[in-house]
Order: sequence, then structure tokens, then C-alpha cells
Amino acid sequence: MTLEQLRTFLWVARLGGIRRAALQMNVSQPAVSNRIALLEADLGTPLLDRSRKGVSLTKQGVMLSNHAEQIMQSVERIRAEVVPPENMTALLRLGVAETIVQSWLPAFLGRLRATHPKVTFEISVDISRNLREHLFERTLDLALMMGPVSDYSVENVMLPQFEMAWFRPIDMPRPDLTRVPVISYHRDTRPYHELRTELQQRYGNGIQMFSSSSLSAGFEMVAAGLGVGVFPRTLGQRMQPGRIAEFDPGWMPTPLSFSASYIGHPRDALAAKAADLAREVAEEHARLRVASQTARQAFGAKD
Amino acid sequence: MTLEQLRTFLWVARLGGIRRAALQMNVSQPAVSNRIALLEADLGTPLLDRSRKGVSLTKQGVMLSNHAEQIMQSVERIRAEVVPPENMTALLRLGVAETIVQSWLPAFLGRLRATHPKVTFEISVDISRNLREHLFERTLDLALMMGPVSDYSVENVMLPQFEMAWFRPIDMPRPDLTRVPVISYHRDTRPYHELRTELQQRYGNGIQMFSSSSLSAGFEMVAAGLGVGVFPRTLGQRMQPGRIAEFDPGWMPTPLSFSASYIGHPRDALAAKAADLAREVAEEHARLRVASQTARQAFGAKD
DNA sequence: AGAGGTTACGGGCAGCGTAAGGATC
DNA sequence: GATCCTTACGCTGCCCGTAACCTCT
Repeated sequence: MTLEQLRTFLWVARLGGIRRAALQMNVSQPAVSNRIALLEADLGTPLLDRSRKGVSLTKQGVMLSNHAEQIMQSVERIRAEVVPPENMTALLRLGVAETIVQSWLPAFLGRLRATHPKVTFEISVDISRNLREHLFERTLDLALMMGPVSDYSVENVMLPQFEMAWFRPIDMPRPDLTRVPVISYHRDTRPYHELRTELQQRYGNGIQMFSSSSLSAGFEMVAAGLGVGVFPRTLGQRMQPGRIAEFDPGWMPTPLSFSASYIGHPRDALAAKAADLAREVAEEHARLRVASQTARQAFGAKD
Repeated sequence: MTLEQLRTFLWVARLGGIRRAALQMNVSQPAVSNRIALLEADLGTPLLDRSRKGVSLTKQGVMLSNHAEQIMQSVERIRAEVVPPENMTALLRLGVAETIVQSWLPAFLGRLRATHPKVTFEISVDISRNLREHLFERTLDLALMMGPVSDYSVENVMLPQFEMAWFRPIDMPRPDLTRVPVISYHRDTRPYHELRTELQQRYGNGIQMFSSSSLSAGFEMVAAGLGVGVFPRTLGQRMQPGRIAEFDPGWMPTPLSFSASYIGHPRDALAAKAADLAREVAEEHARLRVASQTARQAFGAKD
């Protein structure tokens, strides 16, 4: 019996197929077949029922999987507790929503890199819907996205919310929402849809909306006078300083709720640690923003 | 990280030396060295402190050993619960006191062989003192011996006691203990010493004792008229039928207490199972003996 | 026919034992 | 110098991937 055999067996059990496990583990399908065969020979009992399409566990297979899960949990704990963070060598496939990229992602990566210098990153920026999908496909280890993901298999660490604000071009003092386009997030995102619903309720169907999958492009459009924007307040403070200004049409969209989400089963200790660090950094960032915002408001009042 | 590395690490930790672990595991000493080195490289942290004679665990080593113990416990449970007994292939090094050999060992081996046909035995018959020693040296997996062994590392399953009885040659109606030798167990056993002390207290130093490391030889000596014997009652009933008889000099030695003892750490599931089976068989055997003895007494009374 | 699993087979490399080389008492 | 561990170095054998084969729907 080897850990590799047990790990392989668990993937076969979880995914319900040798083929799928092989794909997941980046090895050939016969290799997986062989590992299972060796494990069965070692234990002297069949573990898989190969009668139907794919495979299912035998009674012994079920018992084994329980104990094997325990073992893998202990292994994870070893990797998390015994290995000093600065010697952790791993790959963290990180999915990030653009709002995060534009706010505290650099700070987060810096901190993570400082404590875990040997961990390599693979960062993909995408809309939360796709990130969630990749998380389920297990092609992402951790997603910093609009959340939480309400699925039993996913662990969510809640992050500070982002308050939304209206932005106008600096030379458009009193925008009329029924006449200028409203620019916001990508069409397939939740804030876009909430905004659209709200706008329709308030102003009817005449509202024109532009969506941008790039936040900086969205801000650029506002700055260029193409329309008004609905974006997180903290982003507006630095994306186009001097070219845009906040305004208040009388109502605000609901704040954006974010989470650091990762698959809980099998648990990835690094992802869990990184998620906690993300919360830490994000909360610091939120405090700083509030402080600087207060300062700015104070300054603005004087101005 | 492999199970073999963890298992090796635990032996090194337990025995406090790479050399000792290698000896225990029947591999070369550099092989153990290398396994530890690989494990340390994998975890990116030293696990052993090699400054002094032998080795001691670092802080990380202690943490690892806790988790590794957990893992090995799970592995043991797999071997015990998932593997069907009839497919268990293992070596059970069994140490047996001769009293057991002469009473229920055959029945025990038969039952064990029936439930665990693929387990091979290595049986050594010796006096309990030596069996205990070999248990500590880990050259025995299970000892059926006079017990219990009062050491924190040893698990004891208590077995039925053996009542002692006095035996005389059939043609020596009223033996005089001050004039005929008393024959019993080997000189280095507890019953021999208890008997000797008791005899000295009752009859003074004039008593002559013969000891035999072989029970059948002891009985043979009694049958041949060399002296009287003190042996378990149930054995006398069949060792020399017709040539010896019980008699009562007015007092009886204390019964012999037996146990099935095995090392509890690391736990050997097969040894534990076998110990339970031993208790079962021994208790059945005791019940049968009592029954046949009652029958015989009834017959004797009629005779 | 195609999806999913097993068997067959050559090749690479992980890990073993032997033997020699430090370090520490 | 004795004891204990590490390093060096061939060699074996395990396990992988490729390819062909089997077996269901």
C-alpha cells in the first residue's frame, strides 16, 4: 500500500471512473488501472465494481475510502503544519475577479510571496461566473470572486464588501440617466443584472447600458465622456483621478459581496491559508480606504 | 512523501537511531538514512537532530510523528477491517509457554488457521521470562505466556487460569514430601520459585526439587517413580493416564495466571485479533475441561 | 462505433545494498 | 578508535506510457 495508491483510489471513487481520475491526476489511464489493481491485490479484495459504465465502490471500497480520507487529511495537515511556509513549494492556481485585481490583489500577492516565496502562482482574471465553473472543474485552487459559492463542496471565506458609487465625467455636472448610457460590469455578472433590473424599475426600458469586461476600460469610457459609471467607490478614487467625479442620482446599488472560495474536499491547505491571508489583506485595505476616504472628504469639505 | 518514509521515520523516532531502525526493518542503514533524507527534502525542513549520539527529533519532527502515528493507525485499521481475514497474508511470530502448548494451542492454531488461512506462523516455545524479553525486542508479535506483562507498551488479554495439582506415581500411595523429590517447572519460572518458597516455609530446607523445562519430561519423571509433581490439573489428566494419580498433601499452589500479550505501539491488528481468539479458545477449553472433570469425578465416586 | 477498462511490453529512474568517507565522543 | 551517520556508485526491479485488445451499451 502506498499513499499514491490511496490518493488514486480516492480520485477514482470521487470521480466515479478510472479514466476521469487519470485525467485529473495527469497520468495515463492504464497507470491508474494498475495502481488500483495493485491496491486490490495488496488488500486481497476487490474495491471497484466494474460491471456498469464507469465504476462504483464495493463494500470494502467504501470502508477503504473512509480510512483513506482520514489518511489524506493527516497528510494535508503535515504539509500545512510541519512544512515551514517559506519552504512550501507548490502551485497555486488563482482565479481573480477584476475588482480585486484593481484593488488589493497586488498587496495580497506581495504578502503571499513574502511568506511563501517558493510557491508559484498561475493567475487568471475572469468574471466570477467562469471562475466558479473552473473551481468546480478543479482547474482553479482558489477564487477571489463575487461570492459566496453556495455548494456543499466549496469553502467560502467572506471578504469585505465593496460599496458602489456613481461616477460621471468631470465636465458633466448633472447627468440625466435617461439620456446618457450607464456603464458597468460585464453583461454576465451579477452587479450588471441587478443594476439593469433596478434601472428598468426606476426609469423604464429606455435606459441604455454599456458593459465592459475591463474595469479600467469602463472607467476610461466614463472619463472620455461616453456615459456615467457604476463601480466600486474605492476604485474610482484612483482609476481616473481628476477626470471623473462621484455623483448621487438619489439611490445606490447594493454593495458587492466577495469571497475567497476553494474546494473543501479534498482540502487544500495552501488554498485555505491563502484565503485567510486574502481576508486579512482585504480588511486592511478596506480600513485604509475608509481612512483615506475620510481624509479626502475632510479635505473636500474644506475645498 | 510515501508511507514507507513515514513508517521508517516513526521507527527512527521510536528507537532513537537510524541504525536501530534499519535493524528493526531489515534494510541497510543507508537505506533508512536515505528515506529520512528524502522525507526531509520533501517537507523542506530537518526532522532529526544529529548533533549527539544517535538522533533526536526536531520540533517539526515531533509534529510529524504525531500525524504519522495517526496515519499508521488508519493503515492498521484498513488492514484489519477492509481486508477479509481469509485473504490476510502476514507472518505471526508466536511465542508460547509450554503449558499452553500442552493444552489448547492446537485448538487455537486450528481456529486461527481456519479464519486466516494465508497467515503463516513462526512458533517458539520457551519459558515466559524469555518470551517477555523477545516481545520487548520485537522478535515476537504475540506471546501466550504467564502474565500479564506490566509494562505500558504491552497489551494483555487475560486468559483462564490453570489450577495446580499434585501428582504421584500410581504405585506410591502416600508420598512423603520430605523424602521424595518434587518435580515442577523450569528453574527460571515463577511457579517454580513460588513452589520452592512455599516448600521451604512448610518443610524446611531439606526438600529436594527437580525442575524440567519440558512438561512431558516432568510427567514422565513422575510416572517413572522419580518423585511427585506439581503441574496444572488439566494436563495430568491426559499426559500419563493410568501411570500417575492426584493426591492431596494438604495444600495447593496458587493457580497459574496466563495472558495473551502483544506490543500495543505500534499496534498489530493481527496480533490483537489472535489474542482475542486465544482467549475465546482458552475459555472454551476451560469449560470443556471442567465438564469432563466433573464427569470423571462422578465416575470416580461411583468407582 | 465509441466509451471505458484491461493486458502486453519496452524503457527510465527510484531506491536498494556494498563500500568508503566524515564527525563526534 | 569506536560508534553512528552520510556519501558514492553500480544495479535491480517497479511503474510509467504506448499500443493493442476486450466488453459493454
